[in-house]
Amino acid sequence: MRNKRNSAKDIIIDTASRLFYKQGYHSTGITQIIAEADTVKATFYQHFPSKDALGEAYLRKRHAEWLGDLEAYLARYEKPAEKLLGIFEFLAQWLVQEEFRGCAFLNITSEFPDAAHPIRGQVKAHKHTMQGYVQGLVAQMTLPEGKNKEVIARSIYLLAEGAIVESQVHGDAWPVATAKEAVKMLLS
Amino acid sequence: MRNKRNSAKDIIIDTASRLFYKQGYHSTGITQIIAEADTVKATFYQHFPSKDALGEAYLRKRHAEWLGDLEAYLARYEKPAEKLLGIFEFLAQWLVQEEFRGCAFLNITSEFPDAAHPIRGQVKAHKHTMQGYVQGLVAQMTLPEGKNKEVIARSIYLLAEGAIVESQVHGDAWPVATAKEAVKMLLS
Amino acid sequence: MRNKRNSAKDIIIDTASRLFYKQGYHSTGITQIIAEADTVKATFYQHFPSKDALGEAYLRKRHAEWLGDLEAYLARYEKPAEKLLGIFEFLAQWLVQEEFRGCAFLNITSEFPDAAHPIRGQVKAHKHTMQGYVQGLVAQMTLPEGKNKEVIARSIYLLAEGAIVESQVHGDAWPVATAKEAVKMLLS
Amino acid sequence: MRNKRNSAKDIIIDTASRLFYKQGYHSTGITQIIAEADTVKATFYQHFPSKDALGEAYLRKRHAEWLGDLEAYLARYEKPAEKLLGIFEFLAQWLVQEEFRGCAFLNITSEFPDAAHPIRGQVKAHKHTMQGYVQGLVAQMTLPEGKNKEVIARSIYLLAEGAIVESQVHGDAWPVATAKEAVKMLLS
DNA sequence: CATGAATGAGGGTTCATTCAT
DNA sequence: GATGAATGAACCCTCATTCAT
Repeated sequence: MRNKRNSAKDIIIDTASRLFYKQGYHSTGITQIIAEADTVKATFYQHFPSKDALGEAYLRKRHAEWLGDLEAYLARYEKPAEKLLGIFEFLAQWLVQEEFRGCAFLNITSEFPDAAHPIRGQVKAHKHTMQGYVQGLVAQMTLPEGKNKEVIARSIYLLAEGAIVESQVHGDAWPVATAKEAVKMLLS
Repeated sequence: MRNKRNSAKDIIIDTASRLFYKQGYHSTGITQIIAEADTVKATFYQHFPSKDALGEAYLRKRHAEWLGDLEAYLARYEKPAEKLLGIFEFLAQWLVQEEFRGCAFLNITSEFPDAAHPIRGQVKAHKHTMQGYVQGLVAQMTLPEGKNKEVIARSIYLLAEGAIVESQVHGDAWPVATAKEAVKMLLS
Repeated sequence: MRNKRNSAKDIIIDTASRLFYKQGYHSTGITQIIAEADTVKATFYQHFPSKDALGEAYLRKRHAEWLGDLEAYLARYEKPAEKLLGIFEFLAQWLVQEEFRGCAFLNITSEFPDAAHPIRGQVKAHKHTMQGYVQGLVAQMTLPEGKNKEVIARSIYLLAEGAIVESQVHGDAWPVATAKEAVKMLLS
Repeated sequence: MRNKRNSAKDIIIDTASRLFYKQGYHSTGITQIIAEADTVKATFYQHFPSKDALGEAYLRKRHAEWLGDLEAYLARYEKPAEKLLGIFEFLAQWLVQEEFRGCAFLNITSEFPDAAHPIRGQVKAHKHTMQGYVQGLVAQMTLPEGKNKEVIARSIYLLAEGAIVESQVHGDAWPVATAKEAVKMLLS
């Protein structure tokens, strides 16, 4: 008997999250999701009006978890500069995990060409949050004269994003290490 | 009768290139490709053993074209520093084009989770070439003392990659402009 | 709190009546009915053992209403001959109504091939009543010598039925006008 | 091995015709059709873009057959008056057949509420042809003075239509016999 | 060599109904 | 007695690929 915390809906989201990230959105069928979630199609559609709605739930969950993990990791640091560099340490320990497959949000972006699709809206929102997070840290810092804080913050964000996708592409950690070095240069 | 340059095979590749980039790989069916290429299924399978083989041909073509376009653009510059910044000018004029949908290679990466897949190999090769191109330019430059050329080159590459994906995500050109500014900082 | 006249059951029947007539029986799902009736599935199944049972309730209601409307319309006439022709006037004003979709009973007959089904029984009963109504009017008349009252009455009934279905098919009122003319001929 | 005359497409149409007429359109699934036609779904969709397209093919076939059967039956008569009454003899021998389920065109009309649907267009066309056929016969006759040929022809058509549906409803042949009598009255 | 027909597996979605609470 | 969750079967349709001609 399932309790509230292990309701069919939650199990479906968890299963879908794993499979969407691992296999991609379009390559993952409802059939597989419900099979691995040990339920049936009609039950699935009782909780989600469509596959895309499940996709949105997946991104919501992923956003919350990822941001939570990042902030939990950075809690060990106090100074904004440390936290900024800590982001890349966080990325470094993430991408060596066996299941690493790049950024869930960038991956799904590739599968939704229509920029007006709700899924794309969620991606935009997630990335906007990340960018704001970096910007918030930079804002607390004292930078050398002549440095434009907004450009610096955005550059760090771009380096992080580039590091994630290139780690995925090359199957190697060097992009994150390189990005961290670049950030140091930009901040000094 | 079709000549070599307009052979059925070429038309198929051209059609597939357009559709794969516009709609994504899995969202584009063989049926649509052969329909828009004005041919039939069996003719298709005579030229390509599988859809994936067509995918590889697509990437080969895209690689040659993109690199050719880039080099053609940068021909206006002579100094390596100018060429480096020119890369971002090239990106800027690219992403305002109506059909811009991000990087074809990164997009298809999202659709092929298995890093050992031949398609992923082509992506890796393409990105390796791009990275080498940047590195070659940096190698020709005289950088301020203490600057590590390899790190600089890789950072520029990462900024370019990050700029492309973020332009796609946000539907805005700021990432390219920002990346260009960051490159200037890194080089000075 | 709902009173008897607006009980959940009545609302369900009303909603179903509207949808069954408008969309057809099989094309109308329980889901839509309970949604538009602003109730839930279990409540529905408390009042009706099955969808077919609701279908029967729909026909019962429709029968009562239609007959009531007809008799109310014909109340303006006294002589049986006037009433007979009045039937076609009644049909004429009915089929120009926006929601006209033919005879509810004939429509549902098409969706229930099994003549032994209870729904088909209700259709039969309804039509039997209509036929009897016509027969009753003819019985009160004095017809020219040699006219067989039963054949006349049945013919008028067939003309009415044919007029309804053909108005539906052609989306035009001419069948009713023509039928009325035919009735005049048959009666003279 | 199938020859042209027994191609998969023809078998599908034949099977669907039988099932659509017997069970109704919406109650007959593609799955059942292809199963009884001994083929698979993809083959079906190679020949028909949709179920509705098959529905149209069904009506085309039915129209040709029905009209052909009627004309073949009436070939035994020469005079238009005989042919007119012969129509009802044709109906009489039709509706006693075991598989009689009413008029295929009127039945499917009930299942397609949208009068603008192509299927409805085919129904309209079929009925228009039938009406024209009757009108053509009446046109060749010499009617008693004062009889309006158009009204007579249309009335006969309405009687035929009414007779078909009422035979279906009541499961009895009397409507056709009655209609024939009414036609005699109208023509004399 | 070219081609239309055929294929099995799976796509996402909805059906009327029942069950546990 | 009222309700949200669950169910198995079926819905129409498309996938990449192959085969007979």
